[in-house]
Amino acid sequence: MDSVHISLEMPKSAKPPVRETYRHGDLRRTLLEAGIDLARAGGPDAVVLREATRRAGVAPNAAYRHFASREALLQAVRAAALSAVAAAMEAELARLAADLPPADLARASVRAVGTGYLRYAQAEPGLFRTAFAASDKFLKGTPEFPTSGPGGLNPYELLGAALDKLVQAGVMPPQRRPGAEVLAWSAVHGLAMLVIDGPLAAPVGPQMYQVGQRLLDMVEKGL
Amino acid sequence: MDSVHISLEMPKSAKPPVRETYRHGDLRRTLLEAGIDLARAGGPDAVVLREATRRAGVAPNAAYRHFASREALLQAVRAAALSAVAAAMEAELARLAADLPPADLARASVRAVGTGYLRYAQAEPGLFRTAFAASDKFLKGTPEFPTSGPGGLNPYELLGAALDKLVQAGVMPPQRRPGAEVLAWSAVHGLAMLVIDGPLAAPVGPQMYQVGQRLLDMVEKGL
DNA sequence: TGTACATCAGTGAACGCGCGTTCACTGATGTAC
DNA sequence: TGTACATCAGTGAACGCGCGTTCACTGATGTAC
Repeated sequence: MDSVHISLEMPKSAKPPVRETYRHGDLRRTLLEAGIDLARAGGPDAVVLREATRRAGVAPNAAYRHFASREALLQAVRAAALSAVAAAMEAELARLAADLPPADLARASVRAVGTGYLRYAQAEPGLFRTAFAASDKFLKGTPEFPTSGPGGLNPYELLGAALDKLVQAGVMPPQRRPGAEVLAWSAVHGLAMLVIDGPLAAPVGPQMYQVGQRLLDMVEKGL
Repeated sequence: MDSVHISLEMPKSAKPPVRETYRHGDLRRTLLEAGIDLARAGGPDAVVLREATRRAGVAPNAAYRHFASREALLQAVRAAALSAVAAAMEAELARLAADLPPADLARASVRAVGTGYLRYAQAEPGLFRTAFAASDKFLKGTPEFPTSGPGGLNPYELLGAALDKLVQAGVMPPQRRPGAEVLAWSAVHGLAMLVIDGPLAAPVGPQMYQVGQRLLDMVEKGL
């Protein structure tokens, strides 16, 4: 009997929702992080207010002190996910040798942005899907919940900056520049979506990196 | 009072769920079509067993005579959507002039497949999202619910056939052929996803066709 | 330094909703004799 | 041609679930005097 009782309580015990103070401290942050965990595990639909409050060890309605609705929490989670995508891109950019000839550096920058995108999609498929879910019509964040990475640019802006370099280095004719974001983004986004949880998961997933590089070859040649 | 009562009953009256016979006739088909309508309007999540039975004018549990679960109905809807994508591709292929030189015809075939894909995505975003939803790991249909179009090939096979032509016509070196589906598919899929309901809906949606053609230029050059 | 009080972050209980699914049933249909 | 009966497509009622959200509340905190 006792052991049954214990085992029933155990699963929740990793982060015990017991609180000694009446006030929580930083419920806003805690709820956001719970939301991020939920999205990580199950994508946007898994971001559920009640579950977030449960994890925070707080009554369900306490969330309404900090978020106007479930949708507001979801938007905050989205912003965090977009910011993480930007960070992944920046990490790839940071690996580039700064002393490359401008043309090579420009090309490598575009690849780095794409590679960061794909890496993040594979490393965090749930958050990736949350960031770019069907109903996500805006990449813009808010002062409180920014979508930018450490460098201050969001993923779209990072891609744009890399493409600008391509023009500045004389690799891409200026008249091709407008709208180039859309083409490059489409290619990597499609691969990410098809691979992380779609019909190409099984056949392509394991070689995601190689296929991604080949895709980026295509983009580079085709742009 | 009366008018309130009437107005409350009105919304459902378009297709009255009244049935004069005890047996339905073809409930399987009717449920599938209701499911398709639901997916059309709201994507995969909108495919709800109870709503489908409601529209068929039948008790909720009657669905279980024909589908083992909600998931089974959803799979059938998916298959129908994939079949419609294939049909859209075939329609584009059918518009090609058959007397083109082989190389031109091959190139045009790949474009036609991509154009059909993008057209369908724009015309039926809900069904498109259902066909390629996150958890759709298989494009294969069943004898009862095929994913192929009138010509007998499913969308993936149609793309493969078009790429084969490219090799046969000497436009693409054979060693580039393996895996080419993934690259081409990724590009159009990404554009479709970003445009139909995502962050590019507003800026790009209206010029979907032109952007699509430019994307296909990129793919053609880059492959 | 101490006290009164406004502020506001949490609680507790409940609401209505819609879902997928199961149970025991009933009525129509088609087939065997 | 008529009847008994098996088959099976539907019904009716109910289940347990989990959700978002609202209400009136209570307890802790910080500030003004």
